[in-house]
Amino acid sequence: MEAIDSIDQNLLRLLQADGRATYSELAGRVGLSVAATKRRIDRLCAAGVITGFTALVDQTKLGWAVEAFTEVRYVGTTPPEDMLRAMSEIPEVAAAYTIAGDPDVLVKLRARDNRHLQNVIERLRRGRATGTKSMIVLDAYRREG
Amino acid sequence: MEAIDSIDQNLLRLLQADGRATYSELAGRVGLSVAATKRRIDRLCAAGVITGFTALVDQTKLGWAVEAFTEVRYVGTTPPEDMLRAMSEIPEVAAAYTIAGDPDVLVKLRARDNRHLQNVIERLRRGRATGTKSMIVLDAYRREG
DNA sequence: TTTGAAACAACTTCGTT
DNA sequence: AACGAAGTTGTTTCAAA
Repeated sequence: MEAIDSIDQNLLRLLQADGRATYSELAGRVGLSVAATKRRIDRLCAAGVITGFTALVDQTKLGWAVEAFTEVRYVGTTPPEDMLRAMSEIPEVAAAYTIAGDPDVLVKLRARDNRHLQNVIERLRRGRATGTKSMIVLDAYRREG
Repeated sequence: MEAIDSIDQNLLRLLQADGRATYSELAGRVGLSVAATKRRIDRLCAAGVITGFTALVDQTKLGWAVEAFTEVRYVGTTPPEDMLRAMSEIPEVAAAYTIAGDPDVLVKLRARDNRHLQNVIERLRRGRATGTKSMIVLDAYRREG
């Protein structure tokens, strides 16, 4: 993979701030032609530096008001891949992270309300999980989005 | 705010999957004209359902290899807003969540390496924090991106 | 609210430097 | 690697239904 110079870093920053910015707008900001700008962005995508583009959606406005993190502990023999696979099969799981140490997995959840959250946590605990500890989010700061 | 129908939900899903999809492509997929499609998306943005568009960047490819979550506890009199503000001032903080119960804040961190992470955690602990517990991410599943 | 058409803007490719 | 030009495609607005 090619080295990432300051122009590339600028493009990444601009595209993180506005993923639908036009090539001509980006070109103007980084001081290159439209063609050169597109070439660099195509390269960043091909190299896997940019993994995609997405719309940021306010889940609260869609009626999913509850956000929570749950720590999950598993029986000692469970392979980490199995933990993540089990979590990925639960639709309310927004993300899951295997952890060095204790707990084994940290799961980010989205639910409509507390009753729904309780139901999700029940499903998390099925299988080889030995215990959970949940933290309900009251407020959040997010660097992007 | 207007009700969100199944066409809107489809548009949200399509834009989350590809934030740079063209209006004509989206129009074809939802079975509306380009003009009607644009109108709906403009409305979703204006209503705050769509809060923005962003490029998903693989931080590992930029040399930020370490991801961690840190639980932070504060002295009892600290207002939650102050906790989030303090966290937001640390560039390596990707997100911070105030929590009901114990701990007070859960912080998502990005660092170049373990030495850098240690330095970040030192900075987290300054101010009114009374204690931290860090969890280094080994592997992750993310529903989008 | 949707449509179709028209004017405008942006994208993408290609030959050149 | 970048540029500029040319052909293609997409965006945005507007009158009509």
